[in-house]
Amino acid sequence: MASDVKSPTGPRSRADALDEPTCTAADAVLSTLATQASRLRTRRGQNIALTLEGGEAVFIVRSGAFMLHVTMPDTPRQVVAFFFRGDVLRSSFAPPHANATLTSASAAEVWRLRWTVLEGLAAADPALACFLQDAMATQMARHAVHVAAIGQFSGEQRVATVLTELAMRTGMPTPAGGLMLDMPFSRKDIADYLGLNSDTLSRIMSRLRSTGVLGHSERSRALVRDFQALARLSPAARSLAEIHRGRRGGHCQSKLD
Amino acid sequence: MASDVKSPTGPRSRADALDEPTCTAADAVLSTLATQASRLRTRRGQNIALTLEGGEAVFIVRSGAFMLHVTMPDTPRQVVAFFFRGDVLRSSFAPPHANATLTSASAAEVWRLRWTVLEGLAAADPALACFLQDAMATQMARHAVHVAAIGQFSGEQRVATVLTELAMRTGMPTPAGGLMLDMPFSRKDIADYLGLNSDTLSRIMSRLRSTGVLGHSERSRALVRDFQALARLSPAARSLAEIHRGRRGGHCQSKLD
DNA sequence: CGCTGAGTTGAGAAGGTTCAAGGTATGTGG
DNA sequence: CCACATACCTTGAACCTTCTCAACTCAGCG
Repeated sequence: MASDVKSPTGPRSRADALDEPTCTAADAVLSTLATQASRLRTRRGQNIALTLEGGEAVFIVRSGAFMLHVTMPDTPRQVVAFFFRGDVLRSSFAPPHANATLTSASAAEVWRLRWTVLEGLAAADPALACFLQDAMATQMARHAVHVAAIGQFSGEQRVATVLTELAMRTGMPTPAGGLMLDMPFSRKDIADYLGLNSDTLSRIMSRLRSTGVLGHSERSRALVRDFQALARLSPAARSLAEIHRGRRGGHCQSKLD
Repeated sequence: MASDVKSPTGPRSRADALDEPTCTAADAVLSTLATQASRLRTRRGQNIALTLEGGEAVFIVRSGAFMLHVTMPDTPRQVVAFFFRGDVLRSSFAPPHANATLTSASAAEVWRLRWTVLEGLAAADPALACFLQDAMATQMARHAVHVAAIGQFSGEQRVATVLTELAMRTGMPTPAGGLMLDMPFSRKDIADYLGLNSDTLSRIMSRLRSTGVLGHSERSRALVRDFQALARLSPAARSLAEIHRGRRGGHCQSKLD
């Protein structure tokens, strides 16, 4: 597989990065919102109301991690998505009658605006409109990966996938050549994201630890000893790498190319 | 549950329909695209290239049914979403390196534009921008329901959910008080959408037939004898009803309210 | 020091999957 | 019009993964 991964252009390659730079840098675009948005600072575990005085709101994540989860009647909850810096969420993304909740998984900051306000600003500022559309597109692509993982991957593949994703978001290299990840999400959160039982998740992670892919670490942190082995376990590793390219600096990127 | 369903406003009710009518009728908005888009007519089973001369494209479904499916290395394919009239899809919604394919499930019509063109038109026409944003929002909500179904529902609940969804899209009432659905998707398609094996799907549908929820019918068609019983089997029935409200006329709506 | 909540682990049960065989509709060519 | 081929669907039996439930560990904390 190593040689396969070397080729940056896969079969059926879709739009190249060439299409995307129409958008100017996200931070420049967003700076214009600073005066319009309320900046919410959250602590771990805090729930955020999805609507604003009963109306539609938008949330733009500035730092930290959030998750959107839903609970359909008579079923356990499902974590629909994780959100990190740059992600955008509208109230109406949450299905009605589904007991949807937006929860902060770590100390975090999110900007909130009335949707109608942001809509108006986007109408006047093409760069902002583009930023929003591209945020949607990226999230749709991540969503597709998530669905494929829940629908078709084995337990181990799912766990490897979510760890790969977190490694790309928050992984920092360690002297020993591994990666240290922040784990803002609890075992239960991750299990609910993956459609697994948390006992099963725990078993799988123990197995990964015993095969040397993961290492021991303090709570709310995880040590990936062998990122390439982890990526090899996840059928979605290359997709995720491509999706995350251009977002953060990415210490993992180089290891897949 | 019948009495529960009577109340139109659930707990934690999110933005009311009041927010949405900012958008003018979809058909009026889209009519302005008629000269810009290529109208593709497809037959059942036809694959549509996701990119347009290597660049990013948008597809707006006008009639018929489509599905987007992805296949990650070493895993079976996953149908990520079904698309019907009014749905919008960008090339970049498909994750890279995932062997993504857009397939027509029936004779259908879809409009295709270069994304940059539609982006320009939307910048000039707020109603179009609003239509696009709301299409995204609806699809995100449906996506959340789909993830919850795959992640947390039992096989029977998943099947009931997809049948409920199809009933809301394409169901026509029969003299006997049931609903006749077009089934543009094969058993395998539906199984891949639900993250089930097609053998299992077949077994579940047989069971539903033997319990009188479904009836016998010709191929590529399904007969729902008792829609309310079906909806009772799906934890997502109320969510779906709410999401679809205001889209088609919906013969099913009245039965849930 | 005992409480609490999160994580781990084992044994048995449940639900899906796999594989293989048979059935049923649709289309094709004689 | 029939015989045949094909694709799709159905069903049964054995198997396997994951879930369930319960016991246990461990860290943080009053």
